[in-house]
Amino acid sequence: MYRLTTSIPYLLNRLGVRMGELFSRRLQPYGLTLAMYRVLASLAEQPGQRLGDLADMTSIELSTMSRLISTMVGAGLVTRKRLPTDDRTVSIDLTSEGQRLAAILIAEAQHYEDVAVSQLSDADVRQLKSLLGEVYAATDILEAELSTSAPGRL
Amino acid sequence: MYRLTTSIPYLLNRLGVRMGELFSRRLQPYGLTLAMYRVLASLAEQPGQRLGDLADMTSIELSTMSRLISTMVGAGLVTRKRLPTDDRTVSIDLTSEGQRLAAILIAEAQHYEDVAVSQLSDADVRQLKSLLGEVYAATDILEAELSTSAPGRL
DNA sequence: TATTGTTATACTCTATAACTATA
DNA sequence: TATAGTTATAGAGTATAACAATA
Repeated sequence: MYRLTTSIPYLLNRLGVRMGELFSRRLQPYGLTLAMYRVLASLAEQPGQRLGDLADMTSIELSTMSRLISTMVGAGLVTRKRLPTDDRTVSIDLTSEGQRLAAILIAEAQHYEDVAVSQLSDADVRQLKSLLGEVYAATDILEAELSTSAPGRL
Repeated sequence: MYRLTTSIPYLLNRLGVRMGELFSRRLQPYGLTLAMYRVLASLAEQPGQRLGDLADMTSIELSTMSRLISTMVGAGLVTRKRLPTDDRTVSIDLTSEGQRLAAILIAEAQHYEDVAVSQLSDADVRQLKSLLGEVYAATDILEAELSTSAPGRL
């Protein structure tokens, strides 16, 4: 019998909300939100992303991202410039201040994750990440099903 | 070297957002939000919860829950009544319509999860759930650290 | 005094769509 | 026509605090 509290979406949401809340408190002294942290960390990993890439990467909706980047440009954390090769497209980059903050916060995030998994073996941590990736890949099947089967017909 | 895109919070968020979006589309024909589904499914599993229990269970903030329950009472899905034993406390229960919807949606959720994990062995699924639970338990250590160590001092 | 829940406010996010500019 | 991004709006969420009622 299926129970909410042992379902994968429930467990994901519960852990994600909890970890997000705790890390958000870490970000508060820097005047940053979790979304801003994700943008900084994403750009530190992959500089010069387009707005749409950044939205996909961070699971933040495109129009939200557009406004968020405006805020972050105003705060001196990132730059936004049109591409010479395609004038529809913008390229987002870290400023030096953005890089400085990103380095600090990524170190905090690493420590934070280390503590969170301190009761697990390295093999378990690898397994967890691998399984999360595999389920994510399988969501494409779910999406395909959505378009073929009507709701209530399951 | 720590990378955002292989970090646990990132992978959790990415998968959680994705699964949430897809399941939300399933709920749309019923006029329900994901939060409402969680309340219905939580009450189906554990009837007669207090408002605070329900908020903890579903990771929905208490004041949000209070308003959400008002909406759901109005929609005829749940009832809210004060406890005779403690007049501060309210007990939330499913109406028969709420029970009917909950049964349908839980069946949908089960199918949905089955598809999402269809590429995984049963052992892997159990392992995933177990690891998510273990990391959740370890977040108490994170919370304790928050009160003792100052930000930036990691 | 502490607990439980309600209400109010400001801010943020999502979903959606309309719009601009460019390809 | 399709793509990339911006802007606007409605609805819902969070965070926070003030508040009422009860224990």
